[in-house]
Amino acid sequence: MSATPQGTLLLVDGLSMAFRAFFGLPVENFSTSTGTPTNAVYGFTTMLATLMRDREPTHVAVAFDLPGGTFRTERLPSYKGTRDATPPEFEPQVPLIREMLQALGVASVDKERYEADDLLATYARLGSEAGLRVLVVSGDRDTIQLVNDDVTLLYPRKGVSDLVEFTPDAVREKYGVAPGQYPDLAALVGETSDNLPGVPGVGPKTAAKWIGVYGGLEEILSQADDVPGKAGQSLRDHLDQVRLNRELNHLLTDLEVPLDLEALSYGGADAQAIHEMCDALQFRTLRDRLLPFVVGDAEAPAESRDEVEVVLEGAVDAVTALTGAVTLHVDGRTGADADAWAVGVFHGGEAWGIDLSSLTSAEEESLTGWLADATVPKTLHGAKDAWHSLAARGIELRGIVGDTQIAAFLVNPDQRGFDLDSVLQRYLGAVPSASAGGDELDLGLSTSPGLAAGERAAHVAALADLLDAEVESRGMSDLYADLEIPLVSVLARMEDAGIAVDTAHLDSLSDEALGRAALAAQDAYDAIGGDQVNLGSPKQLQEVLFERLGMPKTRKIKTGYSTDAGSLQELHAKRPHPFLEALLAHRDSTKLAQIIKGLASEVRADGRIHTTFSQTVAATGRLSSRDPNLQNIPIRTDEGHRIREAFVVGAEFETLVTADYSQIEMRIMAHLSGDEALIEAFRGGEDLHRFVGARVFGVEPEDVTPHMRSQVKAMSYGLAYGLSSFGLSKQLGLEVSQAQALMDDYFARFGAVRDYLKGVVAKAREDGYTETIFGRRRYMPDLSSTNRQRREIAERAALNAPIQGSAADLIKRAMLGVEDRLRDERLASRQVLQVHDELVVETAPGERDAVEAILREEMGGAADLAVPLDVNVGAGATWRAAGH
DNA sequence: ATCGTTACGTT
DNA sequence: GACGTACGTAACGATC
Repeated sequence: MSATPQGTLLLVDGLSMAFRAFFGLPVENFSTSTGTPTNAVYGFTTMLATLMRDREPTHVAVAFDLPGGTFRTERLPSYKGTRDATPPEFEPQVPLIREMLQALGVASVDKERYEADDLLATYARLGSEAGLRVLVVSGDRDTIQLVNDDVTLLYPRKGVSDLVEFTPDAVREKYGVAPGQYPDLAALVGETSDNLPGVPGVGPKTAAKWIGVYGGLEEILSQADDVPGKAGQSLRDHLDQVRLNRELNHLLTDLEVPLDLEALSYGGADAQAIHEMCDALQFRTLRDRLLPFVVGDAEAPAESRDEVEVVLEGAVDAVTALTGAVTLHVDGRTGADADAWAVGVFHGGEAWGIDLSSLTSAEEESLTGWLADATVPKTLHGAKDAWHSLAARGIELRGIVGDTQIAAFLVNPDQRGFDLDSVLQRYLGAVPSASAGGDELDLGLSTSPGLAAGERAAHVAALADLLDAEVESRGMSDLYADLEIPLVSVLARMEDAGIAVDTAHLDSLSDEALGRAALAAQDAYDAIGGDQVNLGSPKQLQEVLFERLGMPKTRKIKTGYSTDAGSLQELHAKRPHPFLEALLAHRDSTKLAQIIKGLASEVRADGRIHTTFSQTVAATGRLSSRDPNLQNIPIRTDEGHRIREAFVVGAEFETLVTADYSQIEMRIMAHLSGDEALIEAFRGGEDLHRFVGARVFGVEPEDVTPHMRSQVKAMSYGLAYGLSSFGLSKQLGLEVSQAQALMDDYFARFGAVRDYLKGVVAKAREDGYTETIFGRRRYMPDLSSTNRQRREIAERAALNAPIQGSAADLIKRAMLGVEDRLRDERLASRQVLQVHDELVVETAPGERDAVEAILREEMGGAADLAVPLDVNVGAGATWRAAGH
């Protein structure tokens, strides 16, 4: 035994452990939304991360078998011949595991014609010779022979989390032989998984006894004639087999290795790669378990790593310094941060942390002046949040010129996790942060709010330097500086304003919906003779529908068969049943009741709902709305309309005005495709769907029936989403061939649209990203995925992103224009909502006409396209009334 | 308490 | 076998 190990070498049999993980975790519980199975990747990575955390190896390698034969199959073609073909869900996970290893910074090794075990055996020898403690992780029993005082085998007992530790003593206890003699024993007993038969009638007990008596396999074979009993005869009949077994189960310890031991030395993980992998594989909890392996100096962009020393001064001193030093240097970068307790500023290599609770009024005035000074440029991370925190103290935040959260989003909008710590991790490597204190609630005991804010401000400044360059290199500087950044303040004011709610109306709607839900539930129970089912449980519904009622099976889902509205309607057409009707009615009513309850719970003390708009969620560039989501308030049904009656104009204001773009996405498609026929339709101001219907069906516009019009409408909208003939047929209730014919006719008339849609995907595949009219990019690596389903999903997204994204850019430009006009014309009216193609403004008394004009002009003039931008405007006391 | 799944509202 | 983008919310039920 080596006296003092210099470190630990962790050696893993990649495929063997991946297989254990695959069979240990149900594949149906582990796959991405696009259907890529991930159970083996997940289980394997979890196991490795746990081992690395607990054993803290200095050197790590994972060895893989390569496809194709080895010297063993050359010797004996049937070697391992009985193994079942690998399940199709397993194979694609192997390259993912190797990618994950690369992200983790773990060496993965392989060698043609040799098995992973031979590499493990060789590295185990090299490791122990170098004085390392060696841990071998494998589910292959052949590796037992590697165990000695320096080498321990971790063998999976069940799954991959339960590993049993084989030391020499443990091997002796379990098999009755020393580790070095295990191959002798295995040769006699045979190994079914390797398709190596043993001596019939000889099991581990007999084999171990013989090894004990004779000393080893060589001795047993040379004295075979003396071995007594029936087993002895059996041995004599199978001597050749035993010799072959022993030859094959010997692991080679003298391979020429692909990487020398030094190269296995562990240097930490790559933060960005970890994020990319976890994003791609949709791992949530695993991400946090992997990030600890990222070390500060691993692969971080060079220029960003200037050491930043945070100097915390007393609050009073800090403010004094702030008003002097910082305002004089407005040309350089100023990082800032603010929350409810503190303000942090970083400028010219120095950071200030200011605890707001300890300011004198004079100091607060000085600080407020600095924050509100629009000529002092400030960069924050999540500036809108800071704006709200300060606004709550009556402080206005102006001069926002950068937001590293938004910059990071623009650089790669498909990522998730744009909180400061995540973005710091991603772009600057691991950064110890005062705010990253682990799971415990930060009580501000270990660090002052000021210190944390100052530190964050410094980090933001460093991040901004890096991200500005990234944004610039992607051609999005204008989009960033002139659109997204100014929008921050607009959104902040909209959120601050909120929208007034008629809570009494909401309550009465809720009572109605709950009443209808109860009636429908009763109908449902009557229809099946009892209430032994929770109508809100898809699982229980499946039992009722497909087992108790023996209904025909619907669309297959993970947990059985779907009970969604579409499936239930199809079912009802095939096999009418009162339960189905009652269930659908119940769903409808409970959904409405749920929406109403959700809204009511969000009404604040001012009688208004203040949603939060996010600029960094929707990858296409749309805004998203949450707490509550005011962008999915029902509208299609009469009940939906009545919910919109609950959104009302506030006291002191006169009316709600809503303005929406008409067919914005079709217009953008006309512009982007340059299709003359489509452009002509929009320029002529005709009814679009009637015009298109006339062309597609070859009739005069006045002869387009409502049916034809609705078919064409569905198709037009579907095109921008990558709708297939199958999807169209399903939606229109046609045969696939009829739907296909409809699409063919469409493209015959609007050929440039087809060429554009095709071209946009081809270009995106080539460039790696899609682009909107205003240069917003979305990266689409999956366009060249070898997985068809994944690729096709990416193709539809690529088709849609420039259209949806350009529409998003347009309305954002319009919002900036509207805000400027309202300010410049000294109007008290204010924007309150945005719903993708619609703006809602609450108008002050006497301003309605001016506001309507502003909305028409700013929305209609948001861009100069090949087609006009039509805007519909309405006004009323409620959102519903305004929408008419 | 947390997570995945299903379902469903909008554009 | 799948087959229309982009989201946010809620309930259920399994799992910790």
